[in-house]
Amino acid sequence: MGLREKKAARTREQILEVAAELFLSQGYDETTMEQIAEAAEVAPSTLYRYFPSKDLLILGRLTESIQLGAALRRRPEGETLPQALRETLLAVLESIQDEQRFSALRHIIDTSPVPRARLWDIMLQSRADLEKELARRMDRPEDDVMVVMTGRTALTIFELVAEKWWAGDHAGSRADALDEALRAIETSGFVLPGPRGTQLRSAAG
Amino acid sequence: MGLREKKAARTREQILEVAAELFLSQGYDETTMEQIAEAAEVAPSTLYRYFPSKDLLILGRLTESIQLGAALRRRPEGETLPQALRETLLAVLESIQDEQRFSALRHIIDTSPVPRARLWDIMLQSRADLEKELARRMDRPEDDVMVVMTGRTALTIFELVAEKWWAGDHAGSRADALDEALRAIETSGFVLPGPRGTQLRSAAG
DNA sequence: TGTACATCAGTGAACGCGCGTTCACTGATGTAC
DNA sequence: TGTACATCAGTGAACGCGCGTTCACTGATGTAC
Repeated sequence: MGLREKKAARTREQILEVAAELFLSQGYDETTMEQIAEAAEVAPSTLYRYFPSKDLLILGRLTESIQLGAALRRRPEGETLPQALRETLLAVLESIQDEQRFSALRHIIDTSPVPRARLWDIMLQSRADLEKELARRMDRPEDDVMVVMTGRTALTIFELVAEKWWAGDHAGSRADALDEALRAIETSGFVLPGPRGTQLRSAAG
Repeated sequence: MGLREKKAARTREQILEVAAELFLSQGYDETTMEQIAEAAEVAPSTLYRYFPSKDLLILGRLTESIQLGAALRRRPEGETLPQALRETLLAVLESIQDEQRFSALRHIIDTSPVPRARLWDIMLQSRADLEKELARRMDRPEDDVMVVMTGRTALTIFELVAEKWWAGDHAGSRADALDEALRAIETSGFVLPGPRGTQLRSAAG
């Protein structure tokens, strides 16, 4: 990496850093691109060279932290699927650094329409990617109901644990939080809608 | 309802109607509030009297069509939960009129950040509302894992069926589409992540 | 090792654009007597 | 049934604002010889 590239990378980081700072202290809508440019000590036009739109400034590093498909791909082939899924969820949960800032940024994203929509896009892509790898491992087509339900349920559990974790006091390890949720699901189960003419049933109960 | 109110209601409908028309023909971002005002034969300021922001113009009637909690509340108390859930999903699926236009509008919403974020808000509220009623019926706290998993899984199935339906040629009844999905889930099941030390398991399989 | 040129990060200033706000006003509808 | 006043949907015009674009330029870094 030459000096030029290094400088560019530093500028990029600098922009992300001050943007996060400003978003956290005064909110998304309340922060203008001009303010960010000023704080990052670059020209407004430079901002757009690195980030074509404002929302990309707040999504910044978050994007990388929810790549479920990639995480599943890293699991050994021999592993059983439930085990691989558990390790995948755990890996993604544990990849999140600097929880304080992370959840603060999450909160800001959740309360600003445009970034929230973008984050949702990323989640959907991540989900599609996860289902692709699931399909391969299950040796079934990607739009197979079993594949899709497995992927979406995994994501639901991920969200559930993540929400609990960020909302709570962050006590205990993430592995504990995850396993607690998994055990609860295993123990109590949950109810599935039944097709016409079925009896009360419950999954994993 | 007096004449004044009637006129206001008519104006409101008129605005929603031409807005949908314009969004469909030229896209969301490409349609300005001024154009809508002109087509609806009202002043731009009148638009804002009825709809405080542009996104509400496209969400319009869609909002009412995904009230899962309300739909579940309408089910008789005696009904088993799987049955009640099936009827709830079906009722919501069937409440959607004018499929052509509905899915066209959905598509535009899905490709425009701000309306998409708003729709997602509405979905989340609907989900919370569903879980509230589920908690009551299951006689458990609202944040109980069983309640939450039941609600979210129901929503997942709803999305799954809705997607298939709108993507497909709309052949067969919606009840058939729903039951086909429910049967497929019942038959094949799906895989749940397992807590440390569990064997391969599968729900509803 | 030096020179001449190419590349590219960053500048700065101007601008278009559409959303959403504001406000004093008009005239039709509604109501009290 | 008529009059006098209140209410409120709708007007129109002006405006602030910030996002994102554009473009000719500068100067540091990189490269070819």
